[in-house]
Amino acid sequence: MPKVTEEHKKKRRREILDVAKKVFIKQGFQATTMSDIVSASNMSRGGVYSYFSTTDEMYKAIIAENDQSFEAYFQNLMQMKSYWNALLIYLDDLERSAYDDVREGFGIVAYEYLVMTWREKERIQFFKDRVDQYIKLFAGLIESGVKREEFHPVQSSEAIALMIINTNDAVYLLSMTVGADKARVKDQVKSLKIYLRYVLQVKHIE
Amino acid sequence: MPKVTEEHKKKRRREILDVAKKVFIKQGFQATTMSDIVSASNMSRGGVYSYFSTTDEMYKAIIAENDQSFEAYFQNLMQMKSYWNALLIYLDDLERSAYDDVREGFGIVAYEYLVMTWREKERIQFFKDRVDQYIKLFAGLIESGVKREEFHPVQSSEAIALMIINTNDAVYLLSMTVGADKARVKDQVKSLKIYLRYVLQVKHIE
DNA sequence: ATATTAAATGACAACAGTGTCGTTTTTTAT
DNA sequence: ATAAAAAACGACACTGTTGTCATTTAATAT
Repeated sequence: MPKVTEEHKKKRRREILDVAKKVFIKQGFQATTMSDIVSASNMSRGGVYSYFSTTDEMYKAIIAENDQSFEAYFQNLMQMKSYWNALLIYLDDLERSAYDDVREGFGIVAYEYLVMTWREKERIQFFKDRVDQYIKLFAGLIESGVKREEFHPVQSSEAIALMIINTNDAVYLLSMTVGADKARVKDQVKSLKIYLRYVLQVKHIE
Repeated sequence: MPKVTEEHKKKRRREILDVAKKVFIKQGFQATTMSDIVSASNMSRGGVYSYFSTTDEMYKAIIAENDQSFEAYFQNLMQMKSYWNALLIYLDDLERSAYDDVREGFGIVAYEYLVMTWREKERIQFFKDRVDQYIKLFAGLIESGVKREEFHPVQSSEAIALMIINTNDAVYLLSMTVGADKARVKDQVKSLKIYLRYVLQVKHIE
């Protein structure tokens, strides 16, 4: 084909990213070759290469989309009347997804990428930015709660935010590798709740 | 050379493992080829192959040694009069090593391996066993504390143990990728202390 | 000293994955 | 219809890695 609409190109790009995401999740980032994605797509080698010339580019595109949709989900949480309730719902969702669909999610791919590539200096900024972005979200929620006098934290919002993120990560990682039961997801979420209720000094609970 | 003592073979094996460990830490597990290790060693390709035929075997050997030395360290902790103090020392060590030598440690390689290989069914048992092993250590410490009426936990020892392990992991992982400061190691350790003091209901503190 | 044994060597064939590029195909404009 | 443009194709040369094996070398036994 030839001189084609922008729309068509966007669609092609989408198709490739969808295929790539599936393949990444199924067999891991590093184990995925360009050839794998070419085979899984219904395009030719050259065709795929004209959109993305490395799996790394694909990863970056997918993770950006993922982060964006997490932000949307998070904005939704922020609409709630009670920020504590928002946190509880977040924790519920975490628990549920650890049981239900961790293994179908892109999360593990993100870990794999992180753990595999942190040695390359030029990527460190990328990771730092992502950490900041996520800290900002949760710290923002906490500070909003403080303004409304729902929370009276005994630690900095950032420290608490990071604890949430870290526990989230740990729960996901372990669930994926040894299963949600063995990872004691329920217990871990409960532990985080215990910690949060204490450090946030939550008023008007539940 | 030829028909050589067991001792000599052990030494050779050691040499190879030492080299492999260095290379793994420097460039990551997956990025390390047999050829890399051959070059880094002062043996020939065939020589190395006669001891280990994959990097996977090397990894398994190294991680076993690592786990063993962690157990030794832990047994040491268990000798202390106060189990709470033992935990505090453990947390101190965690904090210190996150600042000082995370990047020289084998920990990140272990993550990489975990995250890269969990899809292979036959490895899941390996991971499960390791998790159990570590839970057992910490849960054991907690239970000893209970027997001595130092602790009066409000959660199961295993759940608490896992929270320690998870935080440990998260702190290491983040420290390595974005640095100990950005990972707010001090804060995270403090958070864990807060959590522990509450769930363990520690008596005779410090 | 010499023979025996096996440890160690390194060249090599086989394989997997990459990136390119001349060719084909299809769309749009005329 | 036809021409022009570029999207898509896929064969291919290239590179890096692996595992092997005939050969060399050195330790031990006699």
